[in-house]
Amino acid sequence: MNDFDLGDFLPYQLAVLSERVSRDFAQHYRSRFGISRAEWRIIAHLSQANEVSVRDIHLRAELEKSKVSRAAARLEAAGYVTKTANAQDRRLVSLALTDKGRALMDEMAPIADAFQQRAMAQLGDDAAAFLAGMRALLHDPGETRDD
Amino acid sequence: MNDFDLGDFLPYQLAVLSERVSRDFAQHYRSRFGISRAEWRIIAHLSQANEVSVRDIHLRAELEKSKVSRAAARLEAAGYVTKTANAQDRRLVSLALTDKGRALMDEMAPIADAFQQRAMAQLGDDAAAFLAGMRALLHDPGETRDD
DNA sequence: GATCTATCGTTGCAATTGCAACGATGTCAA
DNA sequence: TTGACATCGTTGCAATTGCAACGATAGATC
Repeated sequence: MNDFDLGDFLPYQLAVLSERVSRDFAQHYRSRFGISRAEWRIIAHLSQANEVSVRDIHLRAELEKSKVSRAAARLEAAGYVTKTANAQDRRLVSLALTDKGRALMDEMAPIADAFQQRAMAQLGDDAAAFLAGMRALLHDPGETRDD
Repeated sequence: MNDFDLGDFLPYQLAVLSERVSRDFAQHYRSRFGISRAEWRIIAHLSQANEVSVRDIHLRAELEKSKVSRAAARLEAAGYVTKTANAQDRRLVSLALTDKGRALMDEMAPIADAFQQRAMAQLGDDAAAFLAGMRALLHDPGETRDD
């Protein structure tokens, strides 16, 4: 016998919570806008910065680079994103939102904000500490290998 | 333009954190014990309760029921788990750890505990509030559909 | 400049996945 | 009892995924 307690085990609880939250949120855009989770994540990412490479998203969004590559290809085909060779380093592909992509993001932003509001309400007094904890876990070195 | 901020957006940050944490932790059991994430989750789940159905795990661990079914079949083939028809309701399959399964869990528990310890240390003062927040998000009704 | 090594994004391919059936079982009302 | 309907776990199948190449480019060393 051992004293392991699943109820407090971070990787497990985090995975359950994350999956549930992402699934719930995906209901708001999946069928309505016809984009997948990875595609949403890329669009959201691009809305925050001007020029982003596949690698940037791969590392920051914790998405397989092949997944990013294929999702970006789909988004380009749908007219939401442009892919251009980076002038400084021609190995890099610069991803950027088109006008259509920005319009999509503008339409999704209020939905995301509303969702966020509800989550914050659920957190109540713990909200600030929860976000602080998440940042601590995200930005601390930990033992994450970076490729 | 909109005011959406990805840096605080819960579904996104939670997904990134969860993926990173689960991947890091998986390094400790994946190659060593030859089990997948889903398989680990099922074993951990079974270690906490005597008799569990596929459906129980599907709902509580937020895993597709087909994923649970297949992972359970692999675990049975590997000798870690038994599958028996529930006597009260013969539609249900009761999953339970074998001695070999319990031995495996006893071997993994200290590893999990050590990982948990390190995560708690990273959280520092925010630890209690973070766990409380996680519970709030997990157990509140939210808008989760249950199938 | 030539060579060696590292990095980037894409792609082939096998493995995994999600979803929609399906058969088996249970429930409930007529 | 029967019939209609719901639930459980499995499985077929198409789609997605992860991983390991690969070509192209960059950087470093000589």
